[in-house]
Amino acid sequence: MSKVLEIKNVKDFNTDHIFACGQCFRWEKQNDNSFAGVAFGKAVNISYDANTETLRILNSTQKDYDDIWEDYLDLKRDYGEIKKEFSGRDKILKEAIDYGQGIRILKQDKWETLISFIISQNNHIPRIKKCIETLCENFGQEIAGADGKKYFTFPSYSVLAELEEEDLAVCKLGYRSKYIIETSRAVNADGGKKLQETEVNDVNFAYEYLTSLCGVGPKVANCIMLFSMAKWEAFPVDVWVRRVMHHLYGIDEKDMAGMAEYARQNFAPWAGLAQQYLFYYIQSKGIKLK
DNA sequence: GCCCAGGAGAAGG
DNA sequence: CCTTCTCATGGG
Repeated sequence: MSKVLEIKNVKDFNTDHIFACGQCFRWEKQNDNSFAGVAFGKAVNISYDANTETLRILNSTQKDYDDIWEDYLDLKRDYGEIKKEFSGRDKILKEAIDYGQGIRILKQDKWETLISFIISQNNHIPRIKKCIETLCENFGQEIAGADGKKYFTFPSYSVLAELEEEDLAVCKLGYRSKYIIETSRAVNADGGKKLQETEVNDVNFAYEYLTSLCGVGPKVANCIMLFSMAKWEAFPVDVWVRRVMHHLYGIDEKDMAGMAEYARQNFAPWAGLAQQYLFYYIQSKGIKLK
């Protein structure tokens, strides 16, 4: 009953790199090596065969591919050209690219990305995933996946805006519960209009709006712009990127502005992608540079 | 027990 | 403007 869509001639693609590089939190690797997850209200399994350069999406339709997955997986972009340019410019980046060659920057739902990265602050990735899953199970809608398992959509801002802080206690969000309630109410107040507009406006407009929301600072705002709006000028600086920029690029550990400036000058116009190669490289190797 | 995590807000200087 | 403190939680 579940359809399998096959997309041929897909290059620079690796599901482990894409779904485990810290940009998304709702994809889980299955026994058959596919990744199961939910995005834009659809539960699918995604797998990739490098030998035949074939992408397979289980439980999807051609219409969903056209409407959702092609943009979500950023399949229209030629990463090969960018990687070639980067590798010629920068030896450190070249090594990071060799390690995470199949990374692609997803174009995720703005609202889900906003809340997910509020949850991410001062938190570990496995626990972030658990918090988000619990949030979806409690306040999202149940949908069917390809494997008969239960999946849940990400809860809408109109639903979360109606909650009180104690309703979120089940999610173990700590002090972040307050941020989520306040931000949900702020977004719900104008029906998500401004959040929607951030995508078509420049980085300054998006940054100003996002950081006006409770629980959104410079780092989270940059993650939202990069992972849900394809604003690749964004260069999120977290503790891992700080370590990279300090120990591998020699920038003062506290000089966040200097790190952003270095990225602008040396990684443009794809600073966000460079950041993701570096993050995945340093983080998944477990290198503690400090 | 201690330290840390894809940080941000508040308080104090 | 800057720096430091505090904020829950669970895994290592």
